[in-house]
Amino acid sequence: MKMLSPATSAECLPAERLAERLGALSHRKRMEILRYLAASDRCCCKDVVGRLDLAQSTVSQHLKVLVEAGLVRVKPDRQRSIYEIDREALAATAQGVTALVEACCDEPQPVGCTEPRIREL
Amino acid sequence: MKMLSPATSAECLPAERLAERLGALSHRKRMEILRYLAASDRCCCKDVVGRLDLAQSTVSQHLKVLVEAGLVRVKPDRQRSIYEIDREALAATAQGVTALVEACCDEPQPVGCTEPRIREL
DNA sequence: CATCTTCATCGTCTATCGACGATAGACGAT
DNA sequence: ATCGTCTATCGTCGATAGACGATGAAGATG
Repeated sequence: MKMLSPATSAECLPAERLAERLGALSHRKRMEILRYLAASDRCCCKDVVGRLDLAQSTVSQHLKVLVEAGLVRVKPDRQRSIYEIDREALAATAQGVTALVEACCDEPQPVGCTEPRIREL
Repeated sequence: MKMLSPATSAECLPAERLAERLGALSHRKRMEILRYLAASDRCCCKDVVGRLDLAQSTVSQHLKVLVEAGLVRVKPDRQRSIYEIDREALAATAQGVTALVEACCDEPQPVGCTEPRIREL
């Protein structure tokens, strides 16, 4: 479904979505899973279980988090589930963080504490 | 292929630390706080409370999370606490995410599911 | 059919988050 | 000294995260 793809997909990342993705990224095991998916390009849950010292159900949960955050795609194949990293989404996330950081760095105006203006995120 | 420049402070961000910072970033209110701190350069807790629809104790907690993550500095001043955004740390965090993403994108080797190698994060 | 494999889901447990109000400490002002 | 302000912390609460084992569904395979 190609609903919308206006140029860079990074800029259409609402703050809420970015927060969700960062939440998905902010876990050591999920980072490892991502790297493994990146190295393997695509693989199934069982493969991931073998690498991490975690129960299968736990890995399944972590994968679900990553999928719901949009960082990983999943496609059923036979009795398996093939997980594939979404590099675009990952790049968009990095871009989102960079944009947030730049927004924070590009506003060095020495505004006092009483300044009543804060830009909506 | 060591393309990394050891001069960047981003590289000395261990995965655990990066995860912590992303966790700190993965909250809508804390994003707003960061942006407000960026716009105000430095301000106190009370100022932040006025902007967000949160209790003072809650804001104090969020600020604590940001400080512990190293994204914000705090300095006591009289009866106040002056909070100041750490742009370097913020930049390092963005760099860390970018590095993670690039690591995931720069490994497009079509390794099969059975490949027994996964690089340590 | 019977069995094995793979996976998602359910239930459970503990720990932590995120919010609040209340409170105490530190300080300035009166 | 007393009051008001600002802040951090405590205690509490419901919700969620993160882990596990058990179970069942869906396909293989025998």
